[in-house]
Order: sequence, then C-alpha cells, then structure tokens
Amino acid sequence: MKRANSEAAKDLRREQIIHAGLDEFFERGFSSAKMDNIARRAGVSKGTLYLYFASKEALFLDIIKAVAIPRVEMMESMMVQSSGFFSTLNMLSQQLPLLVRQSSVPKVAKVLIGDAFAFPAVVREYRQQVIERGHRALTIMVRKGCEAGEIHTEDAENVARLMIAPVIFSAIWTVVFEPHDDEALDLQALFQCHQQMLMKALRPEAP
Amino acid sequence: MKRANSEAAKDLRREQIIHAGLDEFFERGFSSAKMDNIARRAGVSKGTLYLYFASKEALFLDIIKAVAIPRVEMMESMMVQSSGFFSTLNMLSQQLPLLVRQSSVPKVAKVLIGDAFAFPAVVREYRQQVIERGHRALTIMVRKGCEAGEIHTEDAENVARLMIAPVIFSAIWTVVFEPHDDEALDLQALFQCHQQMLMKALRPEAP
Amino acid sequence: MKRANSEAAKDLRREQIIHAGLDEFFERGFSSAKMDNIARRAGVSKGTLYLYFASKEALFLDIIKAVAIPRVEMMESMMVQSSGFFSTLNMLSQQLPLLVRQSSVPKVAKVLIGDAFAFPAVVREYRQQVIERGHRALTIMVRKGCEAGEIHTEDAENVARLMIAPVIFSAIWTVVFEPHDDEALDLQALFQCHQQMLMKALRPEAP
Amino acid sequence: MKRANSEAAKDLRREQIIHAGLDEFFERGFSSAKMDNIARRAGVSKGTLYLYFASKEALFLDIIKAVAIPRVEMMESMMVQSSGFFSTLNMLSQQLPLLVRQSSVPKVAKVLIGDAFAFPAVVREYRQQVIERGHRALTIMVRKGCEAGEIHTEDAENVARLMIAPVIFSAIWTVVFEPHDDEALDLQALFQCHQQMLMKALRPEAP
DNA sequence: TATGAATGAGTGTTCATTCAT
DNA sequence: CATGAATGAACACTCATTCAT
Repeated sequence: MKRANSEAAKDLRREQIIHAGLDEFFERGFSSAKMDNIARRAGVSKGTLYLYFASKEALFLDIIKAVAIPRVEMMESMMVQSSGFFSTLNMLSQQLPLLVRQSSVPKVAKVLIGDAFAFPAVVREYRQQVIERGHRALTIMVRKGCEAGEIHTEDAENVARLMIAPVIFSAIWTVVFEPHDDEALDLQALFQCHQQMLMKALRPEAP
Repeated sequence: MKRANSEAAKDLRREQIIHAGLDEFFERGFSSAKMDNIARRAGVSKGTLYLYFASKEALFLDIIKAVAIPRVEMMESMMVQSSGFFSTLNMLSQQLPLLVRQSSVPKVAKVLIGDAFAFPAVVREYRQQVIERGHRALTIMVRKGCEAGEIHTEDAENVARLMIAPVIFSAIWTVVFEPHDDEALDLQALFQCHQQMLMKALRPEAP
Repeated sequence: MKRANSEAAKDLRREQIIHAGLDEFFERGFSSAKMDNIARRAGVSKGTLYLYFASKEALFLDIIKAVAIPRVEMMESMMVQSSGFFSTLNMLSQQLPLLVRQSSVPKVAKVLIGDAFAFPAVVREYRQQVIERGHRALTIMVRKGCEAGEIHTEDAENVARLMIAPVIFSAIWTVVFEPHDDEALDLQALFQCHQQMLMKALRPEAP
Repeated sequence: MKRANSEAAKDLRREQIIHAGLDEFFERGFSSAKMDNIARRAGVSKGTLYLYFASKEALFLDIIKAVAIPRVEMMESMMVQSSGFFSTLNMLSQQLPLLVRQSSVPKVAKVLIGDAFAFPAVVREYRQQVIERGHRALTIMVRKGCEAGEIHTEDAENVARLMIAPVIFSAIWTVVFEPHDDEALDLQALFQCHQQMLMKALRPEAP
C-alpha cells in the first residue's frame, strides 16, 4: 500500500479502515470479526491497522462513534426547524427510507444489538446520545403539533415511539433478511402507509 | 450430576441445556458463547453437552427451533380463530406485552439478529416459519376486518407490518437497553396507545 | 499425554512443567522463552500449560518461588545450628560446590539477573527472602565466632559478603561459561582455597 | 535530526546509538529491547539505526565489543606494570569501586549473563578476551608476589579468582539490586575489608 | 452416562525490518 | 542521509472438541 505521509492521507486511510471494519463487524459481530479480514477489506496489512487503532476494541468504539453521532445531529436539526407537523412528517417519510437503505445506521444498529452485552457502556451512550435525543426531538415535534391544533394526542411520548417503530422494524428487516433473500421490502410504500395512518390517527376530532 | 437413565430424565437434561444455552447465546452471541459457560449454567460438565448435542452449532440450531416454533403456532391460532378485528386487536394488545417481557422470543430475536450472517439458513427459515406466517395471519385478519366493514385500508400488507413494528421495537428495546439500564419501557401504555391509534387510523370514513 | 486425574498426578504434572519452564527460562530469559518450547520440554501440549498456570508470567513467578524458598531454609538452618565457626565453615566448603553444581539455584539466579528489570518486585522479594536472610545468618555466625574467640574481625557484615562472593562468582561462572565451554571450574579446589584463606585471614592475632 | 555529513559527525551518531542501545539492552535484555526505544533514547528515527547498524543483533555485538575491550587493556596494563604486589593491590582496591560504579562494565556483564545462551560466541569471546586475560594478568601478579617473597600461596590461580570474586559479586549486586532499592552497597568499605583479608591471608608464614 | 484433563488450530497483537518520500 | 508508514512473521493465549477414567 502507498505511504500516507500527509495528515489528509492518513485521515483517508483511517476512513478506509473504519469502513472496512464496519462491514466486517456488521457481517460477523465483534468477536467473530477478524482483524485479518478487516485488513484485507481495507487493502492494508494487519500491522497497519494497529498504526491507526490501538486494538480491535478501540477500532470498534471508533466506528460506532464515527457513524452514529453525525446522523443524530442531522435528524435533530431536521425536526427542530420543523415548519408544521404535517410538512415535517412528510419530509420524514421521504428521508427515512433513504436513512434505512443508504446510510450505515442500520448496520451500526445491527452490530450494537448483537454485541449489546459486550459493550454495555457503548449501548448506554448510544441510547442517550442517539435514541433519547431523537425521541426527545420527535416528542417536541408532536407537542408543537398539538399546540398548533394540527393534531391531537394525550400521549406524545408513546406516539413518538410509535412513529419510530417502523424505522427500527425496517432497519432490522433490511440488515437481517435482505442480505440473504431476494425480496426487498418496499420502504416507500411502507412509510407512505405509515404516514397516512398517522395523519388519520392523530387528526383532531371534529367538535 | 446424577445419571439420566430414563427417557424423561434425558429430556429434562436436554431442556436444562437448551435453557442455559439460550441465556449464554443471548448474552454473548454465538461465537463468544462458551461451551464451558453453558455447561456451568446448566449444572453439568462440558463433556455432557456433547452427549446431548453434537456440537456448539447443533445446540444453537436446536435452541432456535425449540423456542421459536411453538410461539408462532400459538399466535397463529389466536388470530385465525379471530371473532372480529377489534376484539382480536384488543386481545393482542394485552398479550403482546407478555410475549415481549415473559417469553424467550425477544432473546431469540436478539440472537438471530446478531448472528444473522453466520446462520443465513436459520434466518431464512425463521423468516419463513415465523415472520411470514405471522405476517400472513395478520394480513388475513386485516382483510377479514375490511370485508366485515369493521375497518378500511387499501394496503393490508403494510398495515400488518405496521401492527408488528411496535412489537419488534419493544422487543429490541427490552433486550438491548433494559438489561443495562433502570428505566423500563411501559409496554402496556405503549400498546394501549398503539391500539387506539390503529383503531382511529383504520376506522372506515363516514360516507 | 496421560490424564492426571488424582491430585498427586496433577502435582506431578505441575512439577514437570515447572522443571521444563525453568530450563527454558534459564536458557532464553523470560521474554524469549516460548510457551511452545516449555510445553514440548514438559511433554504436554500448549493448552495444558494453561490448565496449570494462568499465564507465562504466573508460571515464571511460581518457578522462582518453588525453587528459591526451600533452599534458603536449608542454608539458614545449617548455619544457625552451627557448632563452632570453623566446623561450620568446613561444612559450607563441602556443601557449596554441590549447591552450585547440583541445585537449581544458579539457574534461578541467572534468570533473575537477566530479567531483573522486568520483575523488580520479584527481585526485591528475592533479595529480602533469600539474600538478606542468608547474609544475616552468615553475619551472626561470624559474630559468634568472634565472641567465642575463634576468629577476629572488625567488619562482620563485609566478611559475610566476602564469604558469599565466591559462591556468586562460581554460580555465574557455571551457568554462563560452562554450558558453552569444555573446561569446568574445579569448585572443590576453589572453595578449599577460599576456606584456607578465610581461616588465615580471620585468625586472631597472637598477643 | 540534523544530517551527519562529516565522518566525525557520523562517529558521534554511532556513539549516541551505542550508548542508547547499551541502556536499552541493559534494562530489558536482548530480546525485549525494542529498536523503537533505542531510536528514541538516541534521539533518532528507527530508520536511522539501520543506516549505522545492519540489524539489532549487529548493534548488540558492536556494543559489547565497543564497551568491553578497552576496559581490559586498561586493567591489564595496570597489573603488568605492577611495582610490587601490595602496592598494586592497594591501587586495585581504590580503582575497582570506580569500575563497578562508574563504568559500563557491570551493565555489559549483566547483559551478557542474561543473554548468554543467545550469543554463545560472544560469551566465549568475552571469556577469552576479557575474563581469561584478566585472570592471567592477576595470576601473574600473584606469582610475582610469591617470587618476590611478599606473599605466599600454593594455588595462585584460585587466589586470583578469589580476588576477582568480590568484583563480580558487587557488579551483580549493583546492577540487579540497586536500581530497585535505596540501600547502596558501601563498595569502598567492602574492598577495603577484602584488601585487608587478602593481605593477612597471603602473608608468608613466619619461619 | 458423566466427567474434566488434554489437545491444537485459530486469532489479537507486537516489532524488526524495509523503502518511498 | 533521515524519516516513519507499512509489512508480515512470530508468539501468548483461548476454547471447541475428544476420550480415558
């Protein structure tokens, strides 16, 4: 492999390894993942991995951090700047299939589920930094919708959870079933259906 | 350990091992699970495991089979004998929290997610024997509800999926977050909320 | 290798491994010593080593302990029961060549010297439990000889050290030079000479 | 690091590396010594080491040679020009503590003991070039003393060895115990005591 | 049947050495 | 000459599996 002498080149190399690592951890879980495989996937030698990451565990932790954090911020800002519940819901219905299909979020989720007991601290932090923040932003969005009279519900928190549930469902589905099966879930239709059900379910009762 | 001379005693021993194995696989995933630990949990020696199961993998497969199959049948029959959509939905809302909290289903799900790539055949079979059958039963129930005029929807399949999504969501939540955290999700309230939203979302429009 | 089912058989196996380990550590030092080699020397597999010792370091520490401690006690008792300086000195002159040639003490000393920096705690303990105790016993013996009028010296402590010096000298010589060279040091003649010089050097001056 | 363009500058660089190497080999033994550490101690990069020494082993060998040889010559000349046994003995008693405390000889000795089996050729050469030459010079000095009537002994060779023994003893002591302990041996007193004992022990009997 | 001592293939990690810059 | 990123052989340690007791 070529030398990475500049800082930029080294960052690139880090990225390659993180990418390769995520794939390997995703496919095999932490303990079955082999540093050898990660090296091969990244196109470097095993020794090189240790120039960039202190250990398999350190690589794992860095991967989780690198992939998870940016995503939340994106979603958070999306919901905070919300201009009305329905328009945001609409935007979400279009964005979420992309998040599930294109981003690394489902892969990270799969890895974290599989190795939850091995890394309780990571799971806790992920819950706080990703799940709770997402849930809070969504709850606020629901409450604002209520206050604006757009929607009605007595239980904003659970509504927020139920809005998320299909994301989790389809993320799991995607990573667990689709790699070994031909039929792909039609996420657009699923989220479309979900959006319509939500709109009807949350519609304020006529007086 | 006492000898298990009768068939009944041998079956009991098998049960103990399967139970111990599920716990170990659940907590560590397939590859980190140690036969030593399973033996200790089951109160037998390592050698004994191999009298009942040919290998770690055979034990794993047997566990999945032993735990998963019976559950589906229960759920299937529950929905097939359905006496009206709403009454069945009501029953489900009460039963599902128990399924999530009391049964081994979430544990098995967690294991299968974590080791999906190591056992594609198992995953495929699980999908066909558990998920698809459950989804089909649910879809039929939705369709019957439509035909009976109780509810209305254009997309029974996705409605069925969205009815299941919170089960997956809470199953994952339960096994991933709750073991390392104090706050437990209030499943009753969650499924209550879900039921009400479904009822409103599926209510046939007034003409 | 045969199974070691009884406690006695296990102790024997431990002894074999300790013996093999000492040889390997002696010949290569701690860090070059290979567990594989130790296993081969002991006639067991690598895995078996770890049934008896938690790690390479634990094996090392146990070896030092197993070999060093008993020796001191022997020497200490020899000098404490001393019936007169000259008779004890005579006994020592006969015993020490055996200690140097037959026992494991010089091997352990060589190992400790080579790995002194890697195991400062061991070195300190060895100094306290072996060296200091030996030196103290010898000093007392010299003082008693003075009080009994057999010998005379103003500096019992250094005399004790100088009595020991040839032991260290010949121990080092034996383990460092003799394995790679034909000529063996004539320890009997050396200690004989040393004894005579000591007798003359310590003889009280005629009035 | 600056380039070393002149021959003198290159020799200096060599010296730095040799010095750094001795410290590292002394502290960790050959196989635990890391080229990385040596480079850091010498203030150069790892690659530079290989510009001056072909390999770790070559560096090791050069260090032994560089440090050991000069010392012998010094000692040899000291004893050969001897102007009488007692005056030389006196001089030795004063010089030896310095040799033990100030020079690199004890460090080299420690390294050679620790890695004796890995470098039998070095050990043999060291024995021949350093030990044997020293022993021969000392034996000659004793014999001359006898012939001159200053002293008397039947066994000049072992007397020479016993004259050396405390040097070995204190060298070992210094490098093994003192780095990890506060109490330092009082070498002056020790050699003083030794000198006095030798003088008395070797004194010709009155007729 | 039940045990647990023994095995050895497999994996994370280190580090002497190389060589592009 | 000097650097330090890259390499891969080597080694400590683990654990599923076997089998003598």
